[in-house]
Amino acid sequence: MSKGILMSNNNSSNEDEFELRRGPWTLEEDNLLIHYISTHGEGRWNDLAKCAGLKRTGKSCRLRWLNYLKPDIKRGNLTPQEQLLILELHSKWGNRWSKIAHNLPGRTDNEIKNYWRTRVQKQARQLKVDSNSKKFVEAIKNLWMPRLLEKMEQCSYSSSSSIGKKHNPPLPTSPLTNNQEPCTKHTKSHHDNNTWSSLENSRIYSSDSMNVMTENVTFFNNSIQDECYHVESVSQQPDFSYQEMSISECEVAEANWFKDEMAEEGSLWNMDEFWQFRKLGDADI
DNA sequence: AATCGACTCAACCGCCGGCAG
DNA sequence: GCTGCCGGCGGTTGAGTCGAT
Repeated sequence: MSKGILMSNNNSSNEDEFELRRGPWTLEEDNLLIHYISTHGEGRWNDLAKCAGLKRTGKSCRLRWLNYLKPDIKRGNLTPQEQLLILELHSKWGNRWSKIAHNLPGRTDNEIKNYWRTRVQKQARQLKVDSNSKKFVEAIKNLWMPRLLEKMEQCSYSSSSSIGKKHNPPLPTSPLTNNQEPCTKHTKSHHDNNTWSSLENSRIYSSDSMNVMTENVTFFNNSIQDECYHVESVSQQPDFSYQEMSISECEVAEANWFKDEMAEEGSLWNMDEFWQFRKLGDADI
């Protein structure tokens, strides 16, 4: 198998394969790849790389196309619905990023993997639990998912996506980015003035949010494609019952977390959302 | 303005399975 | 059955960016 880093260390340049490029793609390379695939299609990546005149490995071309250049790639922040689906599917399948990605149209396994590592695993670290532990999975189900559901409800009020720009530099957006399904149905307001009170009451949703969950997820599911995972079937499964779940461990974890980590950025919340809460807190509303 | 640390995410790496010869 | 190639997948890295100081 070709390895550019080794080839570049060899005596260079009398053969094309010794000129393989690595690192960030240039606009010119992107254009070459896009143009070639638009006329010849995907596949046979090694041949494609040569024929397109790219000094890249086939693997590199494939990765660039699938993770960045492909027209139906969605850019920008994951929506609450998508986050919810990731959490749900990961609890079912584990680190099967590709499999999970197949159920989030327009999202790549790489993106989901990055989301999990940078957001979800951070929460686990803060709770001082393993991200694969039962305790953390319960924390997700009892705390995080209900919060996402709440956020989905709030989406029905506010179609603008202005929340939380921190750490989310503007990305080049494809048309799909602005084509998210609006999450409607529930119109209950959660515009608490006391945001921390709202935070601490989040656990309440573990008992009464099941219906909300079911309806919202069902609604969301209706908006995705047939080959996608049907979430409502899961919400009907006993093993996904919020009501029956013991939350004592989560309560302990949550209490410790609130005590120790409240002043820090990051929580069982989406980072953007948490930042918004901090801003509100700083404003002493 | 400069520096530093945290964070993001594109890209790479190694491994594995499928397949053709 | 063996070997080599290829594509796909999950894990990891590091450059760039941003906010805090």
